[in-house]
Amino acid sequence: MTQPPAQRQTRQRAAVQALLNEFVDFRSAQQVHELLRSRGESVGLTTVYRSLQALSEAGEVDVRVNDEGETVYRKCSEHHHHHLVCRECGTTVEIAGPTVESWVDRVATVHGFTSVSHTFDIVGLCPACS
Amino acid sequence: MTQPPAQRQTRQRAAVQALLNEFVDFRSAQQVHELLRSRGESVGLTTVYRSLQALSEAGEVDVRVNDEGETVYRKCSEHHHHHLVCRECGTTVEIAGPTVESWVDRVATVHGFTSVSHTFDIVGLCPACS
DNA sequence: ATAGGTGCAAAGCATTTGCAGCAGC
DNA sequence: GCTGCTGCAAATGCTTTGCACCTAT
Repeated sequence: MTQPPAQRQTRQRAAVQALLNEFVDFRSAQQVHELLRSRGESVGLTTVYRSLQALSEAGEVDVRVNDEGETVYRKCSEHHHHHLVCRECGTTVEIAGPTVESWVDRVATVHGFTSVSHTFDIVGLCPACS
Repeated sequence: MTQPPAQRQTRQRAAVQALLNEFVDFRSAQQVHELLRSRGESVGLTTVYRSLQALSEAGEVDVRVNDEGETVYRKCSEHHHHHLVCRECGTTVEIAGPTVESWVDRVATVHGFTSVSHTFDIVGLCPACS
């Protein structure tokens, strides 16, 4: 019983993780890959997928599936807010909602759930597109 | 200017719509197809996809993308509730949240957004899996 | 009769997997 | 040096599209 298998630290892994830290919102594996390439880091798409998967299993990032069916990742952050998105032009408004967070906690507690996380999105038509 | 193009009523379309009315929760196109077949209705998978798309554009059904990346549909219902899902065993608890609905309306109004809809999911560990 | 609907087969995408070579430790 | 990591190419799975035939109106 030596040390548990542990993860090996590699350039690619570090690059993916570092990139995620630059954003507060969700990014798809393909976007991450694209961004890394565009800044000279040579990382295979497969590796990006695997790194993101590893990170999510380690609880380092949150995972979601967006409307296009893409899996998107975001580094876990305490200060997490939500978005109001225009279905027509894509305009996004950041909204703060202490209400939601506390409501989530309350509901989860009532049902005995632990380590909960949530996703919450509102889509509609913005003033300009109405 | 006669009647607008209008939709043609067909057996397949009706079957898909009828099936959706039997469920209150989300079903994938493939599930709908499978179910229709299993009860003798002969409908092509392509048609199921197209019917569901048409229904969603007509605002008759809600659309979502689940964790597996499948697009799922549900007939619009006034009484729309949310779920608390166990990340481990998949146990699902239905939760009613007038709080959320009203909060959504308020936020949307403040920003001038109209015809808004929202998705809201909470995942965590249920008592049994903690 | 005619425009829209249907369904098969093929194409498109995002993601996963097989496998040989590479690199932390 | 051993084991895990990488990345290409091929495979998978859901969804869309091309196209010829069919059918509600």
